[in-house]
Amino acid sequence: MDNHLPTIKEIAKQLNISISTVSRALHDNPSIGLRTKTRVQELAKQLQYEPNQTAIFFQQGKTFTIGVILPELSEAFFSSAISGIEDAAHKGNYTVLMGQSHDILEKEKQLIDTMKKHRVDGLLISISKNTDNYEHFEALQRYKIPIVFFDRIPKIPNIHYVACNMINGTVQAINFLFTKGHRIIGMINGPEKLPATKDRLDGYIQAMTKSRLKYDPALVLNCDLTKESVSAATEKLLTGKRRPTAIVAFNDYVALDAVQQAQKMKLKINKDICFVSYANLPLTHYTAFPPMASVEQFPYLQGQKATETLIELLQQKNNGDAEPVNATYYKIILESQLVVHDGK
Amino acid sequence: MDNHLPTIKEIAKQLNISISTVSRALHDNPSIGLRTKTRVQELAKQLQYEPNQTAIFFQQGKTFTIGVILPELSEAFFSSAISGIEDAAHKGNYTVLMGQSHDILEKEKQLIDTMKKHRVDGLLISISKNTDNYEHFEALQRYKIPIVFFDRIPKIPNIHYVACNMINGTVQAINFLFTKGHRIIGMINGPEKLPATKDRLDGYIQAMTKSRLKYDPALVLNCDLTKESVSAATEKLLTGKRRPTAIVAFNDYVALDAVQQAQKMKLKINKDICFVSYANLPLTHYTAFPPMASVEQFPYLQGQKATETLIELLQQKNNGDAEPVNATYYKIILESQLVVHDGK
DNA sequence: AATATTCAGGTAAACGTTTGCATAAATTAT
DNA sequence: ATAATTTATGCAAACGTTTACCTGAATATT
Repeated sequence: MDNHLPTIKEIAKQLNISISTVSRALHDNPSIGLRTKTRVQELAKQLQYEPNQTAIFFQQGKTFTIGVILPELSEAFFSSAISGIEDAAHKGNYTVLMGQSHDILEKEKQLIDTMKKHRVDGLLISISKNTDNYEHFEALQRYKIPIVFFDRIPKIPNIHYVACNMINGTVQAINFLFTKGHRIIGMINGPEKLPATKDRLDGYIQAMTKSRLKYDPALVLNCDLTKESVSAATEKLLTGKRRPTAIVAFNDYVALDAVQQAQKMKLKINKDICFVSYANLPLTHYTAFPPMASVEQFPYLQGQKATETLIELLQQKNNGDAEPVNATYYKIILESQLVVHDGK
Repeated sequence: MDNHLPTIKEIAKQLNISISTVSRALHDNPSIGLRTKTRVQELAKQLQYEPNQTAIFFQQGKTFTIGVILPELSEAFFSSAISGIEDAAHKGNYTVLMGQSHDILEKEKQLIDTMKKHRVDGLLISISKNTDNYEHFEALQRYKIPIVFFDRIPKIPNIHYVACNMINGTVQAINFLFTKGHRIIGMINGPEKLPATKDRLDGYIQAMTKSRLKYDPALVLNCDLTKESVSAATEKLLTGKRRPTAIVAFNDYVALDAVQQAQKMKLKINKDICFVSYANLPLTHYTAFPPMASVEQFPYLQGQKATETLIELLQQKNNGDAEPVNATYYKIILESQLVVHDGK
C-alpha cells in the first residue's frame, strides 16, 4: 500500500545524495555533474516523480493562477470572454480560477476574498451591475495583487483596464443608417445608470450632431431590458410625433423584442422600420429579422487582451520593478466595429 | 515599507506567546483561555491578518479546488454547465480551476497535467470529441484525484459520471410527432462516432418500433454538423422516396440550417415539414421558425449534479473511507425532457 | 610546486501553518 | 495536605521545495 507520491527526498535517499542535488539535477542546474544528473532524472522518471506544486507555490509565494470574476458565466458575451482569457492564460502558463458574481455585490466581495485567500497572482474583473463602491478592490492593493478590469469598469482613477469603445461603433451605426437614407433615428437604450448606456447615448448624440440631424431627446428611450419595457419603449417610439424609420437597440435581445413588438403593430421590418443593435448573440442571423447590422464588441479579444496585460504586469512585478510609484496604468481600448449583416 | 503580510508568527511575537497558541486561538480551539483568545483575535483583526492559504494547502495536502476540463467554454451548453458547476462549488466552499480542450486530445492531456500539478482535489471532465484513449484519465488514479465525468463520458468501466439520457427525450419527441399525426419521421443525426449520435439513434429506433412505424434506415442520415452537410442531408431526406413530414435534428444549429434548406426548397415550415431538435441554444424562440419542440438536456443541472457528486466523493475520501475497494461508482442519469414550444 | 580557479555537491534555513505530545499551573478530589 | 485531574500553553516536527552559502576535490595557472 505504497500510498503517497514520490518526493525529491526519496529520490535523494535512494541515490544517496542530498536533496538539493536532486532539486538541482531536476532543474538542469549546470553545477551538477552529468552523471548524477542523468541518474536523478532517470530515477525520477521511473518513480513517476512529479513536483508538488502546492509546495512550490507556497515556497515561491506565487501560484501561477489568475482569478477571474465576472457577472454571469452563461451569458454569451462573458463566455466568449472567458474563452479568450483561458486561451491567453494557458499560453502564458497560467491557470484560471473562476467565479461569477451573478451581479450581486455581496458575492463579488466574497469572491474577491476567496481569490485573495487562494493567493492568485492577479485578477481579471468585470464588475457587477450593482457594484457602487469599490473598497473591496482597493483592499487588494495591500496584497499587491494587480487587477485588470475589463468591459465593465469601475469609475475610479488609477486602474488598469481593457474596454471596448462603444462610441465609435455607435457613430458608425448611425452613419450607416444615414447613408441608407434614414433621417429619423431612434434609440432604445439600457438602464440609465449603466455606463454602457451612457456610452451609447454619447455616440448617438455625437453622430446625430455631426450628421446635422438634430439630437431629439424624445427619440431616445431607456428600458430595463425586460421584454415588457422594451415593448413599451418600442411602442412609444413608433407612435410618437416623429416616427423613426430606424432604431438602434441596446443589444440583440432588445432588438429582437423590439422587432416582435413592431410586428405586432403591423409594421414591416426592414421596410417601415429598421434595426441596428449591439452584438451579444452568436446567431442573430438565424432569426427571422436580424438587425441589419451590429456593433461588435469583441469579447474574446477583450478577454485575451486583458489577460495578456495582466501577465505583462505580473512579469514586471517579478522583475522587481518593485514599487511602481511612477505607476503607469494600462488603459487599453478596443474599437467596437459595425458589422453589416449580409442581405439574407 | 512594511511590505509583507502579517503571519501568525508575528502575532505570537507581539503577544509574547507561542505560534501554536495563536493558531489555536484563531481556530477557537477550546483549550485556549478566553483571555488570550480574545487578545489574539483582536490583534489579528487589527493587523488585518489573513491566513496564507498556500501554506495551508500545502500543509494539508488539499486545495479546495475543483478542476474543470471541457471542450469549449463559449458554447452555450458548456457555459451553462460551468455556471452550474461554479454555483455548486461555491456553495460547497470549493473553487473552480478551468480549462478548455478545444476538442483537442493533446490539449486535454496537458490540462490534466496542469490540474494534477495544481493538486486540485477533484476533477470534472467532459471529454473532447477526439479523445479515443483514456490513459491520461487512468493515470490520475495514482494521485487519488477523483473524477466525475459529465455529458461526454468515456466508454470505460468503473467511472463516476453524470449524464443525460437522450433516449427518453428522443422517444418523447417521436411520440409527440406521432400524436401530431406524423407517420414518416426522419432524423438528421450527428457524426457517426459520437456517443450522442448513437443515443439519439437508439431512441429513434426504439420509439419508431414501439409506435409500430417501421424503422427505415433511409430516413436517418448523419451529418458532420457543417452547414453544407446539413443542407445536403436535408435535401436528400426531402427528395427521397418516402418524404418525411417531420425531422428530428441533432441539435438546434442543425435544425436551423435544415430549416433554411427546406425553405430554399419552397417547403412551408410547420406545414409541409416540421422540426424537432435538441436544445443547446437559449433563444431559438426568437428565430423565424423555431423547432416545434426541443429535447432539453439541462446543462446547468448536469454541472451542478456533477459538482455535488464530486464534493460528496471528496468528503468520503476525507472521512478516511480510505480504500474504496468496494468501490461503488456514481452513475447519475438525468432524464432529458421534451419541451414543446408554445405556438407563437 | 604552490596557488588560484572551477567543478560537484552538501548543509541548512526558509516559506506559514497545523498538530501530537509534553508540561506547568491551577483546580478539584481525597 | 497530597494526589489526581483539568486547563492553558509551549515545543518541535512535519508538509516538499528552493536557494544562499559553504566545502572538498579536481583542474588550471603561474
